[in-house]
Amino acid sequence: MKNRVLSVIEKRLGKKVVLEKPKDKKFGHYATPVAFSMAKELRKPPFEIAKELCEKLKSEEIFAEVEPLKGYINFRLSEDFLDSYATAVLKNPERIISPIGNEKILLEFVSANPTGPLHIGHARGAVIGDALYRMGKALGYEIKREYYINDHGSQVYKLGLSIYLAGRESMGHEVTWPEGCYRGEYVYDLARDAMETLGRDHFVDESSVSRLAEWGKDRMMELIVRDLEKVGIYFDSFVSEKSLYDMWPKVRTVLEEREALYEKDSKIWLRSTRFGDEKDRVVVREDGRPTYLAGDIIYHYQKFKRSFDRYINIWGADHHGYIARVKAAIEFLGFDSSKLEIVLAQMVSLLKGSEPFKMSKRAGNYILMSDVVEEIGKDALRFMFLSKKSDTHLEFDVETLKQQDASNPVYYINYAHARVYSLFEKAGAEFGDVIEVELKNMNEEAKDLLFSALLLPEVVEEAFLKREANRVTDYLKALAAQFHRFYNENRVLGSQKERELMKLFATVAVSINKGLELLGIEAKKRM
RNA sequence: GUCCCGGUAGCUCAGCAGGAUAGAGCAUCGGAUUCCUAAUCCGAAGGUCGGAGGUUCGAAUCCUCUCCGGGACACCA
Repeated sequence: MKNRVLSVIEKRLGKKVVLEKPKDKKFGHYATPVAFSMAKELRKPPFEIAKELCEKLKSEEIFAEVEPLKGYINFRLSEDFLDSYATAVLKNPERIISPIGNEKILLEFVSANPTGPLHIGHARGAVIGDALYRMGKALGYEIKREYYINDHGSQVYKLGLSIYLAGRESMGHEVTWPEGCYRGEYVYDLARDAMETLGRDHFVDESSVSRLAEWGKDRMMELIVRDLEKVGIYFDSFVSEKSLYDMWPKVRTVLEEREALYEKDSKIWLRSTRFGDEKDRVVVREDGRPTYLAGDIIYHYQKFKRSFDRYINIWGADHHGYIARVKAAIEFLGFDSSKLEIVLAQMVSLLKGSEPFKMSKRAGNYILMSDVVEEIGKDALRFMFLSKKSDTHLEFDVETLKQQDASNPVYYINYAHARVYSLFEKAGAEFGDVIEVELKNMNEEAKDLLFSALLLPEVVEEAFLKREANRVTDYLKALAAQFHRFYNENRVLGSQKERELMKLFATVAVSINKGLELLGIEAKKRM
């Protein structure tokens, strides 16, 4: 809708224009401050320019009003124009969002280590990634979701060791836990499970730790996948770090050809400083074992070989120092590192009561995503994370999350949606029945509400391009509020404008429904 | 020390490719229901936009400095 309005204005004025939403609705649907920027070159006061421009634009039939005010030009869209959009929305709810994207995107997210269940911090990245996927897909992008499994390094061995020790301990043996072991309860569960499925003979001596590690890792992945499914998150592909190392000789040759590597202190270093990293990084240790970075280099080589137009990685903010070296590696490999975009998901601080507590996966002192889902439901969980920008710290109180009352915006939005459905039910009608109703002589509030309901596509577009799903949650909250107010002030059933208002409401409901769907949240038809 | 994120109402946060009187939710206080769900709505109160300079017609928004909070600075993944 915005693009349409913009093109009409630009065509008429013959110049590029910034179109914005006025801060206050009373100014109109859209506004442009273009007169300010023209003031200098024309050496005339903005309000005079605005006045002249208005005269040029008034004849456009998509506008009901074009008014100059203090240099701004304010536009009010015509009822016919809005109505035509409402009709289109109701005719084809599935295609509200028109495709604008033509890129192929590889979206990598979650990628949590398979050494423990997902905690609330992982959940944030998971939910953000999934929402991006849903929005991008609706906008016509071809997006693949990928999970990178860190199944190679020492942490997997430590998982095996932890299972072994937990088993020994529960058998009554005295054990000493080395630094860095996993001590969460799930380790004891795994040990018990291992005894049953693999046999107690795996707990005699440490020779079976590797076996336990392999087994435990697979178990954890199964659990992680199940947890994600419960929140409605799926992947198109999983890439195992371990499987990548076959390619290391080849990737290493590529790097060597480009003089990306050098040897020092009997280690192999990546010359990442050439592309802006603070220091060069070790990729192969003294004993010949590649570092984690080597794995990531191969992974990104393999990613870029698959020729996507863009790569989006969602990482925890603690990885931000890692960006420079990975981008450097990509450059060395001969690819364009600007195609790689990193979305950082900042830490989540949880409060319980008023006590802050830190999460640590390794210590086993953390909140499980699955527990939170069980308490507040996936929809509330998703909304919580999506309603804040990903790159800022998020703080919330677990106690608040447990409450299922009006303070939960998901309920508020759903309630608006449900009200529309209950109204249609009462009228014995369906959305399809009001498509052809013509909207005429509606009051200003109705037209404004309709306008708001039609904004979804441009909100989603901006949310996706800026990677800020919170624009959609904010929009839905505002739309719901506007609807509730209107609902309170206007009686629908039995009124002269019953059919018109029903069409308006249906459009609002479709917008809410679609908006929630893009966030992975189910719109309720009944509370 | 270097880098990243943040500092806006009592709390949690929007707004920041400069633009109209700085917004929302929660919490607080006061009101609204013979009528489509009051799980709602209306109203009140609440602000030196961390601080100081600068840029200009105009700064919460851009630049510099500075203070405060969180995080990252592995041959761990």
